[in-house]
Amino acid sequence: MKTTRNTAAKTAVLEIFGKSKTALSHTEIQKELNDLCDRVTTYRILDRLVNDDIVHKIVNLDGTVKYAKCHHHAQRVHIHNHAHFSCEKCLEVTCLENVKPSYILPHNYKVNDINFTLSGLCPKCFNSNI
Amino acid sequence: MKTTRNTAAKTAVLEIFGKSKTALSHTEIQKELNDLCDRVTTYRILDRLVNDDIVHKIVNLDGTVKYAKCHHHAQRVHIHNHAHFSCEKCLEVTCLENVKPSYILPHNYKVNDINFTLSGLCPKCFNSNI
DNA sequence: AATATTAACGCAACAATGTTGCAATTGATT
DNA sequence: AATCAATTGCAACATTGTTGCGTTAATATT
Repeated sequence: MKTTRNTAAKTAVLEIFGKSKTALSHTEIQKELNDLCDRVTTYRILDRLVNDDIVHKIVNLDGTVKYAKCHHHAQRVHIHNHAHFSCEKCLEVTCLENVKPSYILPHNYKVNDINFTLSGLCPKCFNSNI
Repeated sequence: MKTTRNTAAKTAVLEIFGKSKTALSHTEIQKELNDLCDRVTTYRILDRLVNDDIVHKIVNLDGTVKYAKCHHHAQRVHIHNHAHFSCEKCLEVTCLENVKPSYILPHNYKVNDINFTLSGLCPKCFNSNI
């Protein structure tokens, strides 16, 4: 059985996620880490966190990838079916944990994963835009 | 006013889209073109087609980008709110034009674009998997 | 506390994807 | 046919992510 270790870098990454209210890209995390570790290491840490269901990966409409901490540890079936909102102005990506899409699929499709990302103006930018 | 021109490369790209039932990546299109034009040109053609609402861009869960022809020319409000299905086995991405997600959003969010992609097994692979 | 095991790391090198500037080409208009 | 500017090719670059391998260090074992 493969055991997972707590390293300085991993701890630092988790701390960054803890502080952040928005999803973060690899580059943002790397910057925040102030090059505490190599960028390859950061990639590998993120991979592990995703694999361990501690963090989930969000692919934006523009193709950029961000990561956010999971807030549903107790769930059995682990599927990230909540919506994500990507603001075109401030470029922040946030989880909308309570927004879940409902849809009707034709027969014989088996869904394993979902990406539901909305793009537009977040409340902050929406209001400052009036 | 900027006018758009019909070039050999653009015509060829449109022909490829016409023949294909699935969404295509830049690389796939380039291969299909048999290097009729430079890959940069293909990128620019795709950009223009997306801008002219002739083609829409689909970002997959794994971050790969594909393009598909639009089938709703008559619509006024042009938003690609239908689902896309990405098969984990055959790697094909298809439009599910009739599958549209319904969801309830908190106030003060303005949605301009949607990415709703489902990943799993398509009917073809689902059946051959039994 | 010392040692062993191996997960995790750093570094270098590579690969894929996408972008930009600029001179040359070519489609459309007059 | 001449003109205008949209489009192209090419070279160069940027970003993002991956891989191999020798080294380091976290955890378990003695």
